[in-house]
Amino acid sequence: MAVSSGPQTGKGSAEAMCPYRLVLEHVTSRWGVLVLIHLLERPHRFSELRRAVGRMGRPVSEKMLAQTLQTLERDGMVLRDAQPVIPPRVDYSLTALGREAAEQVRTLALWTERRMAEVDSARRAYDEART
Amino acid sequence: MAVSSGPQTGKGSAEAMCPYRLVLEHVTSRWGVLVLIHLLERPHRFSELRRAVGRMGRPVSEKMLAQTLQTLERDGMVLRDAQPVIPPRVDYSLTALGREAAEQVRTLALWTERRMAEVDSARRAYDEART
DNA sequence: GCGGGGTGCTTTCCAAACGTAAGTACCCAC
DNA sequence: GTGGGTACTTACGTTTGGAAAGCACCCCGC
Repeated sequence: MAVSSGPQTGKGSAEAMCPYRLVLEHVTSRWGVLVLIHLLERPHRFSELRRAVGRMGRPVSEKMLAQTLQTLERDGMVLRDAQPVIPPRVDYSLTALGREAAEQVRTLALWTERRMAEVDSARRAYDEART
Repeated sequence: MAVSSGPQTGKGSAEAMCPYRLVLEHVTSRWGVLVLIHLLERPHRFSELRRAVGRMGRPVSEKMLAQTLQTLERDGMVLRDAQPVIPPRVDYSLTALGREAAEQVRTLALWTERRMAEVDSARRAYDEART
C-alpha cells in the first residue's frame, strides 16, 4: 500500500510485498533505536556503546548489541571500523543514511520525553476507570 | 540521561530511571507503528484494522492487535469507542497525542520507503563482501 | 612464566514474547 | 437450528531474546 495507503495489488509474501517494512523494524527495534541515538552523539566502541545504552534503558546483552549492529551495518546505517590491534578495537559510527534515520528517531524520543506527563495522566485515568 | 545525554545520577531500576523509554517502545513496536499509521488515515474498527495492517505487513494475530491497542489506549494515544450493539462494534481512533506520534512514525516510514534503494545496495555490498 | 584482566564477539541454555487455533457471547439470516 | 459475523480471551507450542560462559589474543603485575 505504501505508507500513504492504497490497495495491495500482488499477493506474495509480506516480505516480498513490503521490503521497507523490515528496514523500519530494524530502525525502530528496541535496541536499534538506542544505538542510533547514541551514535548520533559520536562514534562509540562496542563495550562503550553497551555501557551507554545500558545507562539509559535496561542493559543490552552483548549478543543483542552485536546482532543489532550487524543488522544496521548491513542496512547501510552503521559503519564498522575494526582495527586489527590487540586488544581488538572496533569503532561504530553512522553513515549519512544512518544519521538521517537517527535524527528522526531522536526527535521521536525527545517528543516522547516531553509528552511523558500527558501519558502518565492518561494511564492514571485508564487504570482508575477499571477498578 | 534524557535523550540528549548526560550522566545518570540515580541508580534505581531501568524502568524507574527512564519511564518514557517504555512509551517509545510501545510507539515503535512492530504493530504499534502500523496501527498508528493506519489510524492516522481514519478511524478503524477492530477487524478492519486487522485486515488493513495485514495487507501492508505480515498478518497480525487478533491477540497482538488487541494487546497493542490496549497499550496505546492506556498511554493516551488511541481512543476506543465501544458501542453496545449486536454484533459488537468498536471504533478505534487517535487522540491528539496519538496523532502527533503517528505523524512522526509515518514520516519515518515514508523516509524508509524513499531510501529503500540505498538500503538495498548497501545490503548487496555487505553480502558480497563476505562470500 | 603464569594468573588475571580487558577486548569484541559467539555459543549455549533457559525464560519471556509471540503466533495459532480454539473458545466465548450474542444475535441475525437462512 | 445451523452457519456466520463481531470483538475479544485463553491454552498451547514455537520463536525470540537474555544471562552467562567460552574464545582468541596479548599485556601487565609479580
